[in-house]
Amino acid sequence: MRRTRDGKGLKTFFHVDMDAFFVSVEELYDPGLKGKAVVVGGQRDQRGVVSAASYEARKFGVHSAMPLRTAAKLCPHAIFVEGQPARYRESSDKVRAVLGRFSPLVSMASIDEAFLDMTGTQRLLGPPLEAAHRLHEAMKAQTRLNCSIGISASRMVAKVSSDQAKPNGILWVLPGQEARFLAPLDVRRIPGVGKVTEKNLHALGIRKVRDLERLGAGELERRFGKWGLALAGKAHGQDAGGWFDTAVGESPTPKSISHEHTYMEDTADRQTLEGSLARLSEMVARRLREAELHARTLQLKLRYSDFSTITRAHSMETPTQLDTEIFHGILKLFSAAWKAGERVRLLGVQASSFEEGECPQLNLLVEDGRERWRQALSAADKLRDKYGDRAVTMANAMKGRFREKVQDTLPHALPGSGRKKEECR
DNA sequence: TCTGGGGTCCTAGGACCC
DNA sequence: TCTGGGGTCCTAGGACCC
Repeated sequence: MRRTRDGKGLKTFFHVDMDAFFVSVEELYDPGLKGKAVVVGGQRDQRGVVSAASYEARKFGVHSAMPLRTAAKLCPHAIFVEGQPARYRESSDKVRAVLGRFSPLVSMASIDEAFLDMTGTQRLLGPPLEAAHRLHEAMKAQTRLNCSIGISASRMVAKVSSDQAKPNGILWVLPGQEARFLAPLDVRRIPGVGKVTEKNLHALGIRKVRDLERLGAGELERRFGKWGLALAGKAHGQDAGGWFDTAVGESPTPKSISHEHTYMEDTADRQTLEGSLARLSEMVARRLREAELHARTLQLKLRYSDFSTITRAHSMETPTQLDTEIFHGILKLFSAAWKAGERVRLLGVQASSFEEGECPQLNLLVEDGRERWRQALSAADKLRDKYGDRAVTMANAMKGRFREKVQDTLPHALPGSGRKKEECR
């Protein structure tokens, strides 16, 4: 660890969190939204939840993750807008660029928040509070967006303090004051404590962070396992476990890639369902190719009308990034799992267990066939970039009833799809 | 209230191997 | 015939985050 001048190895982290990010970006495109109750996520009568709500809408009890229809009841005069991911990504890139001028060690924790390791920037940028003010101003000037900044020697505490600083504020928790800062807060404020854990803690009479002290690390571990132990550390401001373990500045390769779809109305129509699976498989495969990843494990997600949800996974001998192989595997899982006739609310396709490159000992014929498929699909990706996702689609996505014909040209016609274990290992 | 979509991490049981 | 213990992989489910 790099040491500061006091020699204690003390670090300084910023947690920068954009205020009402999606709403603020929408306001850039439509200034008429400013000061109004705005809900981003979809139309008022749609299935779905609130992605972001303006502060005006929050006054009526609207908050993110709330069903859109509930938000509409609480705040009938709110303006509902669809999310526009491309806009948010663009703004997020600008945010990232600003942050990069304040530290070489930046980790985007999500589209609208980041950790900065500010250790050792004092000579250049001044003391933490001064640097934070400069960052705050630069952010406003260059993105026209407000942010809140938490400062601490602990990333976890920096995150909590940026939350306390909202909206549009800066909060510095001095080294050594972490536990005192956290003590009076609700346990729910600690990252990782959600609805369920909060309820469990309440049942034990623990409402504030300071109440965790009473139980002690041993008892917390006994009741909540490994996580309980981490929780005891968090109460004192330690960066224990989870996302706080990786160094700031690293961008790890993803662990999984997935797409899912919830129907406007539940359906038990096999052709519709298989068409969706084909489309989801393509989307996942495309992202795999873009990321130059090959997945060995496929997972199907199936949610029925009553919201009961199952997942079914299968691991393959050879990792893949091909639409056809993914769709084939997913279709098998679906056929085995779906209770035919049961109405389905959601379908999802996930790829995971990524491996570097492909199995090296595939025979040349197989390799050639796969390579040709890969090239063909890359070409399709380019068409989609140009003309949109609808331009190129496996026939299945449109017409499930012609499945048999389509399959003639797909998986089993693909050289090597029936390959044996010995060819590879 | 009637519950999105994209992720990460953890737990737990069973298979399988030594 | 009854039965060890550790390690790893796989699968299913669930909590949590934004």
